Amino acid sequence: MSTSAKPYHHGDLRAALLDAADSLLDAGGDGAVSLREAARIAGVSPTAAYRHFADKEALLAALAARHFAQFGAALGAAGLDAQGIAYVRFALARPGRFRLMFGPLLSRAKAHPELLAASQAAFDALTRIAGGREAAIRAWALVHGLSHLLLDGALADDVSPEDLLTSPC
Amino acid sequence: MSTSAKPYHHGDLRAALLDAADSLLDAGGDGAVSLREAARIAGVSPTAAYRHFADKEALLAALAARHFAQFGAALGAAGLDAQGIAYVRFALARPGRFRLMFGPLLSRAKAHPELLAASQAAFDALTRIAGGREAAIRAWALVHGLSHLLLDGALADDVSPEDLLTSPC
DNA sequence: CGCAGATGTTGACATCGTTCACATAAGCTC
DNA sequence: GAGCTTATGTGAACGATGTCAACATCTGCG
Repeated sequence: MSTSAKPYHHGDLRAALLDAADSLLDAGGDGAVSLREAARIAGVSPTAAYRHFADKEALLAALAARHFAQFGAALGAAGLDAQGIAYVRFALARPGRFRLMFGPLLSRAKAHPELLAASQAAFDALTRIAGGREAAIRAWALVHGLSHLLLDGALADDVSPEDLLTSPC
Repeated sequence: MSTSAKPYHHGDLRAALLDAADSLLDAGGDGAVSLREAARIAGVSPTAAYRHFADKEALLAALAARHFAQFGAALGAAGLDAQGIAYVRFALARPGRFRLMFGPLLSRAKAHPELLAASQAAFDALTRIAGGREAAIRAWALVHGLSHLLLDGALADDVSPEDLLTSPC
């Protein structure tokens, strides 16, 4: 058998760490991602992560970048109306990812070229599809704000994203 | 003199800790608030905080509640149009507070009656002023989303909240 | 005056991010 | 293939954090 007991080198630790961090993110939300725990899941010593990421922040940035790529692709496939709903649905289905992607880390994207590129690609796609500049930003802000408010439980439970987004503005 | 060297009891530690946490929040943003550091600033031992707050989360909840009260009052005073702009301005001027108040903590408000009451009071005021239910939510989502996007640097720097919010929708 | 409860302190533990020195594997050059 | 270089992983350690348990001190009420 090829995958025998504990080879000294992991094979693709970088991806394994990202996967581990991802599962932690989806399971425990924001602060639940720990470098050490991710390493533990990947079956590797805590410090091994530093061979692949400069920082914990770098790990998170790489993770966010990966999700931005998926996110952009998924949105691009949808029609304009459906897009807004898909946006909100994503936020509600994957709160951890959403908050990571659009949280404080995003404002530090300059320090992480990977994240910068991925996020700007997604943003460009969003604004391009929605037509005029101001209208695009307003539409985006609307779905983004709705996502956050729903996520944080600020709105009553009976509020339906579909109704809010399909009725005239 | 009355305020001589280091009385054993602080006087109003609870308020002092909140003030300290507040300064940390405004200075260093989200994760910069530490129980120990707040205690240090208040000139008190780390564990003293536990006489006034069950948890670090409880401290943050109390802080958020305090800010919700202020926030609601400030918005209530403004006119409807100015309100949206004031909302965004607040977010940009006090990112730490904004993120604390509307962040993941808010979804755990059920565990902190103080926060629950303060946030719902603010939310009620917001929805009441904006008139119809759906329209209110949409308006709120718009300013809220705009706040987040600006805060996270997702929008170009030349985007002006005023323009976005005063032009027709 | 004296006791009870509130308020602070000390010391400790587990966890975390991070660094440094070292070990091991993979791959290239001759 | 032998030997060196580089990439990758390990171990022990440091400082910081949240939190707990046991102890000290003050304040107010009888």
